[in-house]
Amino acid sequence: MLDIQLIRENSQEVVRRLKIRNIDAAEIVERISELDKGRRITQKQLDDTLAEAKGISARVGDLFREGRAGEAEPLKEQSAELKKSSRELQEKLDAFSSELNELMTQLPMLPHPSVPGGNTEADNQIVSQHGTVPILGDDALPHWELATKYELIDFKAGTKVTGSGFPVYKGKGARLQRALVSFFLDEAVKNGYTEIQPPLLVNADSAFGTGQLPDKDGQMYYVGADDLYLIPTSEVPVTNIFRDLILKENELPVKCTAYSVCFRREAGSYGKDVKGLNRLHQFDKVEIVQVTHPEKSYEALDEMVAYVSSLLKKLEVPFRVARLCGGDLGFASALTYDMEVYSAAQKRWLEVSSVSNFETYQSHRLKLRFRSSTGKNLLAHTLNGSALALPRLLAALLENNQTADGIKIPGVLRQYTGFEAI
RNA sequence: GGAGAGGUGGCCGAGUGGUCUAAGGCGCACGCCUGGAAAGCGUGUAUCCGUCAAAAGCGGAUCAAGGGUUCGAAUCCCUUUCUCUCCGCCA
Repeated sequence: MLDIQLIRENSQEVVRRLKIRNIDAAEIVERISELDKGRRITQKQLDDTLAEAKGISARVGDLFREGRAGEAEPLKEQSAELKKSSRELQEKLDAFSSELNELMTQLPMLPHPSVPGGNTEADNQIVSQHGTVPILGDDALPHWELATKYELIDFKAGTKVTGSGFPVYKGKGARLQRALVSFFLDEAVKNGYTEIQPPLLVNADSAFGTGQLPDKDGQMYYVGADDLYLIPTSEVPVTNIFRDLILKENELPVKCTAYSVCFRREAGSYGKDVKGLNRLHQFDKVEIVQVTHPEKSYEALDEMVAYVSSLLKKLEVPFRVARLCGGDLGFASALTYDMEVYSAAQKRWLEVSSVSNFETYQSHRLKLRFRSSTGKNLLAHTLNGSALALPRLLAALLENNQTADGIKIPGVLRQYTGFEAI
């Protein structure tokens, strides 16, 4: 959620910056300003009315104590009047607040000044590229064929047991998954992140806090019987640990990492995008989350991108970093870097990580604050990134490292897999 | 799932209709005292909204959440929720 103060003071600036997202917010911002004004006027009227009623009650109390109850009658009537008007004012106030709130939740985060304009993935800026793109022979296999050939993944079994997008990993395939998770968690802990095991289902408040609701309602699996959502990423439960907290300034930055299974409905996806491991309904991911001082969040963002890069370098995978354009930027994010690995048999770049700074957008909803050295309670900044999502990375590892004799396992993973090749 | 007991400030805990503007304690901060520290003494110590250029001040809200009764609710009533104890089920 944006800060209402910002709209109050500089609504033009808000409209201008939202244009980078290709959103024309002029009308909605105008309406928000009106509602905000109306709400404040009504609040004042209500407060004054309540104050008067309070005074009368006190006088009634005094009269009763002095045994002059009879004299209280006219005051009681006056109080009834005030009660009536305060009730009306309260309703008016609630109406202002709820519409205001609704409109505020419709506005996405303002893009950071460095965010380029543009509509789609094609407009994202490639910031850097690392490693060498391998040239495979004509007989190179895509990962879904390798997975079948070496009995690493049983897509058909998954379809039978659940449906498409729910693969069954087995043998060395399963072991490789576990190895990657262990490697990522160990690396994160070495880099100062605290390991967390979060719940995999969350309530609506949590889904709202990090911005999944109401914007991405249809993308989450919903468990109606208990009114809970399966998490699309551990960002949701981990960040919500800090909901409604006021941290001490010296507790910042908070750095957490979590492995979790992630569930996404991915409604509307089709074609080559969903082939093999490219897009799944269930997948494994290690996430890193930071809560920082507002002045330190972009430093933290760079650090997180550098950290994720270091993982990909250790795994010897070619990758590139893209700065998302306004049209591709997530609802709650001010600035996002996507990390894409090269999948040599598919000859495609696949997103394996998305590292974002949400500034105060999430913390506003979460009421996540810290007590600053000036004694004021300020909203903290929140950030998160995948470090990393497994399936597409696995696809690249299998494809890029295939040889006539089998598939080589990167050196850093061997202590976790217990084997050097598949 | 069934029965019962509860939810009060950072924490413990008093408070069953009107000076609650929430006692008292612990913790924390600052000051005094001290060679320094502890102890002791003193002062202060929630959040949100509004008003204000801002701060102070002032007004309002908040005793799990929502609704109700009443001139007046932490206190009485209803609903929801969470915690604890016992029973049942169970990895």
